[in-house]
Amino acid sequence: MDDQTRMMTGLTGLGGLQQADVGDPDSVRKQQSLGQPQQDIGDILQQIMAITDESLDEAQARKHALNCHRMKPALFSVLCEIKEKTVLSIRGVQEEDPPDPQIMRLDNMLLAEGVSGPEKGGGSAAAAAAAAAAGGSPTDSSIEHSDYRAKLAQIRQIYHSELEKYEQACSEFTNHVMNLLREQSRTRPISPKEIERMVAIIHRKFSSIQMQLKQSTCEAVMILRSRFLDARRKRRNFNKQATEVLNEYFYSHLSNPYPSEEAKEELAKKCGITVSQVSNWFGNKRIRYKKNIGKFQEEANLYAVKTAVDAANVSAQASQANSPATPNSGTTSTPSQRCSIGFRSDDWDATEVY
DNA sequence: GACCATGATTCTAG
DNA sequence: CTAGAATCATGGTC
Repeated sequence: MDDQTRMMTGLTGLGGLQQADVGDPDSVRKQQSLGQPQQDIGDILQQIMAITDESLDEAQARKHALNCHRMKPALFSVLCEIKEKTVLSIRGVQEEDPPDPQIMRLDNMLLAEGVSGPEKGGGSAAAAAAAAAAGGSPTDSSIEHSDYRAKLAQIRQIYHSELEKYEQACSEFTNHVMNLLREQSRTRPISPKEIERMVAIIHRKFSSIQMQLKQSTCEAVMILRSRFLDARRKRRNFNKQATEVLNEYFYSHLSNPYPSEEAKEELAKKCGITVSQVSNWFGNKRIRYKKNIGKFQEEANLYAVKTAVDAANVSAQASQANSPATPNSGTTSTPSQRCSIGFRSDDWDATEVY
């Protein structure tokens, strides 16, 4: 038995109302001449209209009486049906819109940047991608991009907590409205379908708020990213102490200024820079030194003296500590010199200058 | 603003 | 992949 038939069955108390007649003005006119059933409907409507003129108690009593009326369910389903056919069908046309391309774009971006999606993985992948784009090695990225990742994680956290808040608010509001409509459906014609539609409308409204959240999150990520990449592009001179450490190593290993990986790591740690920066520095230094030895002579002498003084101090301390002076202790005891194993180049020919 | 110093990047050769 | 070399881009000084 379909809905229509069931509805009609429920209407048997109304007399000869036929399915095809519902909502048809001609049939209404026909019905009016039929007498009794029409009289019943008229009475009910009269009672409904009269409620507004009565006191609250009377109205409640009247409402209760109406609710208990034997024809109430039938009348109700007719009203629901009519409403369904008219208002809701018109409204429903523009409601079924496809997923918003804008929101899809934002979703994709947030996923790619590691803000949404699986925990951590996306974020570090994005950071690594950014590092690769900026020319950094993956090893260095762990140090260099920790700040970037920390900020990204912060954005991620804010995004998720806000999203959760919105979702909670949305479900709370939806539940509230649903309960309200269910409650009201006892007194006015509201079909489950209509409640469904109302829920969809609420979800759409909330998703537009979510879109704003996604948009501002995307903007924040873009700003962070551009700042991060700009910071990498900008050249900052190393501090004096770092340059001194590097120069000290360079001139004390002038015969073979190719620090091993371990030495580079140690120098990097000492100077507060990355290993690749150490490599860059040595690369630049070697080439520039070779190109213009005369210019660097003074600097070389300066560091030679410095190294000698340091070595003397160390050996003095060593002898004070009762340890027998070892040959070469003056030239091999500084930490940087201890790292001189592992030189690669065998064609460095600038030794004669030093 | 010119000029130099210097860190970073890119290309090439081994 | 690494070092050398050239080059770029920016910082600092005058």
